[in-house]
Amino acid sequence: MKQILIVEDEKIIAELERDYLEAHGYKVEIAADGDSGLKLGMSGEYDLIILDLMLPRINGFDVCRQIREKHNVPILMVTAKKEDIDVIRGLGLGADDYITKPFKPGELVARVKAHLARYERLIGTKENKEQIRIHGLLIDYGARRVFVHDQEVILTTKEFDLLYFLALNPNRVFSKDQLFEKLWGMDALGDAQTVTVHIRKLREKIEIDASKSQYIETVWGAGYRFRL
Amino acid sequence: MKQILIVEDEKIIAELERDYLEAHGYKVEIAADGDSGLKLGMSGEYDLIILDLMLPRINGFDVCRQIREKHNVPILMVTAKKEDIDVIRGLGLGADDYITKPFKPGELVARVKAHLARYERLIGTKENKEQIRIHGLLIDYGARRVFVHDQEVILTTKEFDLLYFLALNPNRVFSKDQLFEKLWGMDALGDAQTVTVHIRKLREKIEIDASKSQYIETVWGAGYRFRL
DNA sequence: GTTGATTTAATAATTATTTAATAAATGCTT
DNA sequence: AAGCATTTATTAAATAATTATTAAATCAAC
Repeated sequence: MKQILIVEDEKIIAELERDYLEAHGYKVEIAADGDSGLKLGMSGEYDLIILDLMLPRINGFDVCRQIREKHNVPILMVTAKKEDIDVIRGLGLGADDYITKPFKPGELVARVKAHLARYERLIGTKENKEQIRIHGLLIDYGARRVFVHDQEVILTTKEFDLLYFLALNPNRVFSKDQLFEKLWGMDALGDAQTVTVHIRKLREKIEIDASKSQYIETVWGAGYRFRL
Repeated sequence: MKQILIVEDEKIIAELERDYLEAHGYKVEIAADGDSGLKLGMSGEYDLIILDLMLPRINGFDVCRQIREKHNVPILMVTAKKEDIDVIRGLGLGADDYITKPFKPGELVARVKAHLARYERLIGTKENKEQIRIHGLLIDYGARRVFVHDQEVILTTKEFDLLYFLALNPNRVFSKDQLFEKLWGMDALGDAQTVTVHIRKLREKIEIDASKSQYIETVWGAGYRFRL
């Protein structure tokens, strides 16, 4: 679940925003002044920050600039005056979007959603997809079931995790060590060789012809890649 | 220099935009309909795309969606009606920003600048560019794939590393020893002659005519250089 | 305890990399 | 401009590294 930080001194507005965002499935926290907003924002715990320009103690400009120096988190600036927008933009603070009060709550939610989507697209911290369909393959994450051309294949836990992770990041190469760390946990003790064996079994089950894999490609010297 | 594509059927507007952007140091090309806009946009040669919603042949929605499926390039949507913006946002096409006609040219430039800056912040850190495109060459780092004029060529690990490193630092000459140290590690034991052989194989694969290299130049007595 | 999943280990198969030897090209000296 | 020294290109063979496969051992769930 995505975490959002609202930095806003007007309690009524902050809570209104929070309610709307929570209704759309986000986890929200509120900071009531620039000081605490900066402190929380710098923690790096949030996926997006909504930042009011006019704040007690430290103003929105400086909060934005300082957070931006350290983190790439999307920042949405909220201003009372439309004219401010050009000024802010001109300052090049690194805010990602600007929205003027009063705004329709739906608009805020739409922008939040759009920015989170873009950020995911660019950075690749993907949220779990419920279903993935590629070519003849259907991976149902909730049910943990996999179908190849409408024919169910039974996978073990590790096989499923492996397939799901690769399919979630298609076309990207992951080394055996990366896969091992991703799926077994970084402190797991063991050999990346086990990845090889699981890939082998997985292919046996989902590939028509194991010798020329259509889904999972071997990238020699680099790792494996799910072909899109 | 950043390349911008304007997809806009109204010639007057397109040229106005172009003039302003060129005055700010951008290289601009114009596509006058959805068809050619899509084709150019899909080439991946541009750093940003300005896309009008109403277009002949293929509308802006579909152009945006299709480009977005393949590329992460920032897309700015231009609409005539302010009311459209919420509709577009709701569709989740993956556009990065929205601007309504008529707009002050300064505003367009400011947004273009802001989006390019954000994009660089997130992606274009020279240390690990996700994709490099030069002339007909596309190097996809994450997928570890290389295309020459949309034709994939299969490279080995060392060949890929070599090409990627050189392309990341175009126009700069590296001696064989420097390359060996960079790619093999400073404590690697071995001969820089192996670099020569890898360059040879790399050229064989990516150069049209191996005798007159278009990508990797030999600088006699100094080393190799990726020609920009 | 039995079953099935996972890991380890050993070996085979495949592919990449390096070495080495020779040819070709370039620059320098006279 | 010819000849020599140096650097780079080319090629093939030898070596090294990586991945695939298989079977047996270990582990975990029921």
